[in-house]
Amino acid sequence: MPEGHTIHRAALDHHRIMAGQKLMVCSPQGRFTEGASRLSGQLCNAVEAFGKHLIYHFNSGDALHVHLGLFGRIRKHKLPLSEPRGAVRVRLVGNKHAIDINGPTICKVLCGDEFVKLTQRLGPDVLRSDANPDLAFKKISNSKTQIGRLIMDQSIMSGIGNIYRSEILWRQSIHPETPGRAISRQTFDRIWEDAKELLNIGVQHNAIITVEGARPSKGRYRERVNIFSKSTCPVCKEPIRRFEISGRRVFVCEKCQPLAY
DNA sequence: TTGATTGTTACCGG
DNA sequence: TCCGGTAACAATCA
Repeated sequence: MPEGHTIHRAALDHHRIMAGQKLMVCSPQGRFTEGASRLSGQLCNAVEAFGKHLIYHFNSGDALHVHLGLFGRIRKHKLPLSEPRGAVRVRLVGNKHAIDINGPTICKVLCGDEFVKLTQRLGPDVLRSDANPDLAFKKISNSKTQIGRLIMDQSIMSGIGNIYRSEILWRQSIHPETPGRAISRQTFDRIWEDAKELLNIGVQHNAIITVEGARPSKGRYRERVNIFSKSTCPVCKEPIRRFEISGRRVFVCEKCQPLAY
């Protein structure tokens, strides 16, 4: 579920419904205890996303840091409250809506200092207007690591997940095993711009759409992606090679994305 | 019931 | 210091 677009969409939505509200924070299963009581009754100033990290800011200077990990989910409910479904770790209650956070990897109250540290260890986020892509290019062009690994490394650039990785590199005809130092500035800019465009489409439609003109409402995501989890290339019809980087699936068309450097 | 999964972190060895 | 591998952890769905 969560790549950068999911979190940015949630941030926009939650900011709209929660900012300026006094939040009641509760942990239905008692599993979220660390600092939670401190947030109850505080005023929510703003909600924002940094890559896949979601931050709720409070007027006290505290922040709630949420990361969904691989399995986490966000559910929004209209009041009156329904019974929490599944493993809800924290529930944020406004005056018209409530937000349930299910199964996050991280769900923690940060003080100002810790929040700054978090933003400092993350690379520039393709979805943020304040992002500086130069920082990402600098690291990539100095690394011999494969580009397929680098663009998903959140400390180098943030927002891209496993599906967008294969899709962006295919769209830009770049082999995932190309070393970072062989990526020109021009090629990097194509990756950055395509990521930005695709993730923005994702925010708009709440779906991963990498096929030109594909409609979000029609069918499942398999029809909206080009090569992720596919067996043949939609352009040249050659078989797609599947391999792994750090235990995550990568898909490449060796004909459309020749390894050349 | 089993297995797969849009992720991160810590730790270790080369 | 950098880089790659491994394990641990998480909840839901097909």
